[in-house]
Amino acid sequence: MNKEKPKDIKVEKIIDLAAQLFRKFGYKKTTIDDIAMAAHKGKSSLYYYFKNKEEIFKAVVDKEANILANELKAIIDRKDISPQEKLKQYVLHRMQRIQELSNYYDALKSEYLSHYEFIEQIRTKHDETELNFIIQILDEGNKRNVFDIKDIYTTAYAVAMAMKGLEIPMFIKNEIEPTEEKIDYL
Amino acid sequence: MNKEKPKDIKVEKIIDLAAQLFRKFGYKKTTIDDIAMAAHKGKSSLYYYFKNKEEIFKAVVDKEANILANELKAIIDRKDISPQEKLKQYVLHRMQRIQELSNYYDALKSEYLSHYEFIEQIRTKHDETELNFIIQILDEGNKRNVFDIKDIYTTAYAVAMAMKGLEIPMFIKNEIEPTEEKIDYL
DNA sequence: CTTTGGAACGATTTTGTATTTTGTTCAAAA
DNA sequence: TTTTGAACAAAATACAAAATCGTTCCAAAG
Repeated sequence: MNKEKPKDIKVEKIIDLAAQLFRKFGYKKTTIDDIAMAAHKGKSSLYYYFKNKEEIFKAVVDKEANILANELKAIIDRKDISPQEKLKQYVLHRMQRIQELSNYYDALKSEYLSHYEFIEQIRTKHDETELNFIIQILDEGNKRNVFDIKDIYTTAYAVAMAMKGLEIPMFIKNEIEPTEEKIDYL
Repeated sequence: MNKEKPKDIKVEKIIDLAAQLFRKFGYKKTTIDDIAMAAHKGKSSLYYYFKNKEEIFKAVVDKEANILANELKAIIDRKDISPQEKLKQYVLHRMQRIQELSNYYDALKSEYLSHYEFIEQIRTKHDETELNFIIQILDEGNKRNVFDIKDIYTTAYAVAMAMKGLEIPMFIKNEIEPTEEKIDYL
């Protein structure tokens, strides 16, 4: 199990290369040829590894989603900070990182990609994961008696909503301070 | 002061006609000719009342914005309900009505119109007005000792953010119930 | 048996160009 | 003061030709 197959390594390489290109040019402007050339292959060779272009993009987004999920899970698992601080760190980290992982971010937001069905799946899964993360934090806070929240699910929903609302002004200004204050009040 | 000038009446008529057309076809697909014909005029006649097409649209959006602002102000001024109920009614009414006033709504949301500078002005003014309304409600709640909010401004900001976050799922599903629950918790 | 890439195909996109529509101005009429 | 038709530049549209792109197929290289 600890020996990666050479094929998997190549696949990872292609995904990373593709990620760079998608980041620079977006989904549509990035051609199979571009990715193939970056990988020093003929474009038809890519079809040995991936079913089609969509699958490549899906792999890229999946990878970024996992990176973010792992980072956020690391915050949740920390034993050295209070649930308040944890919630704050969670939101802060999510807000910063999600814009750096731009392929994932585009998949969630882009008007243009919204026709594709797999984008909707990603969005749904993202919302679900996020909700669960927040619920976990709130739950821990309740058990430690630092929070007193009657309906955890609804509150988590509210926090998730507030984060979505935050994304818009975040794009324009670079103010993260209001975020910090806001979290302190919840 | 109570006698409207005939010119103003005509202008109002044109605005209402234009509003209908913009609602049906959108800003781009609605031509000056369309509006002029609806008003039984030659298209060059419109330039006697308005500087250009943008000004007509601006007038339409301004009117809808005022309608909404007045309705929301009416809620705020009610003496028969608690601040909690007021906040709830405010959010509910805003969410429902803003989609019916589709020209205003489009002006705030549309990707396509976002190049125009006057759209940005409308957006800014809208956010400001909204923030002030919420602050008013929270302030009243504080004075009546039904709320205990330390930093009213930040909390109002959070509520406004949450509303923006709500707009997205509102488009897809027709669930307003989570909203109601959410407000109860704040 | 795994991996590669050249050739070919249909579909979509792009490009260049001719044509029409649209926003706006203006002088004159009502 | 209000309305309009004529005129015009800029923008949108239409359409055919050419290029690009995603994908398949298959032979061949390793």
